[in-house]
Amino acid sequence: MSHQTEAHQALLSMGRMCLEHDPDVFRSVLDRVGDKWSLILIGLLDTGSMRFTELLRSTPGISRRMLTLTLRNLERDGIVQRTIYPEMPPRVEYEVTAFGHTLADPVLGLARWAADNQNTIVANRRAFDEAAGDLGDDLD
Amino acid sequence: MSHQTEAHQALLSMGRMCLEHDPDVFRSVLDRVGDKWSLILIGLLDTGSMRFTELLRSTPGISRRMLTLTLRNLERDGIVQRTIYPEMPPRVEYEVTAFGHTLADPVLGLARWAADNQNTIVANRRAFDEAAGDLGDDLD
DNA sequence: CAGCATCCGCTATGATACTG
DNA sequence: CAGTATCATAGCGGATGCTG
Repeated sequence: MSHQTEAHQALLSMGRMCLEHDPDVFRSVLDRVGDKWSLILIGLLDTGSMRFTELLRSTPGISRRMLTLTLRNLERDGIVQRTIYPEMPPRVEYEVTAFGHTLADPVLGLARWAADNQNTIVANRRAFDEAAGDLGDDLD
Repeated sequence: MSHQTEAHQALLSMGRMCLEHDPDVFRSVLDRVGDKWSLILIGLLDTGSMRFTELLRSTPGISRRMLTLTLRNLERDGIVQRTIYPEMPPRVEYEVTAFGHTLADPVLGLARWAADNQNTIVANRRAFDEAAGDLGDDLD
């Protein structure tokens, strides 16, 4: 138990982290970066500030509603900053805060893992499904 | 703009990763580690193999249904391995695979960030909500 | 013990239309 | 342009009871 890697040692505490810290807060933080759009938006905004419609165009599939909600949640958590320029037509700029930027590294690690391993996962899933099919669908 | 950290540079590509890689696969991978129980179960199982009921007891709030489903998904992705011992009463052991273990580091980073910053997040949220309250509830 | 089947409610997300 | 309001829906997740 004393010669584990540091990463492993730290990971040991992950189960505990999930359980011993305020579980609700912990979950809500994970939910934030785990939801459907936050990760992409953080990645996009980390390259520089962007406007609402710009984000809308840069995020295929997102609706205005979800863009608004996700941005609001990110702002509420202090991860992005929203700046309104009272002009006509109105202009609103979004950017990642310094605090939000500290989230970049961990999020990047996960995103990279996902990108690096998506082929393996697809293969694993196919293998699993075929094995299940062999057992379940004996005929016909 | 030219003296960004490496992490930042790498992060620049995250937006692209999300958009240019197979978006469905990318999302499904993120959904896996982002769902309600996977992270906790991976953390728990990474400390060693465990049985079904053991996991059930160690994961407050989870239902048998969700434990089964989450474990199945994790198994399908090749992240955990399920071993059945045909005894009486039946015994089933779950453990993290080598592949699943590679997920430990990135997941750890995120978990640690969440643990380290949950106080900040709570404070940010409160500040945001109060500010919103000041604006929205002028009177009454 | 280790699951699976069923029912069911809630929340996340989407579509659409309207506003300052 | 940058949202808000409303409605509809799909899937997640919980409760419960049954089975090998």
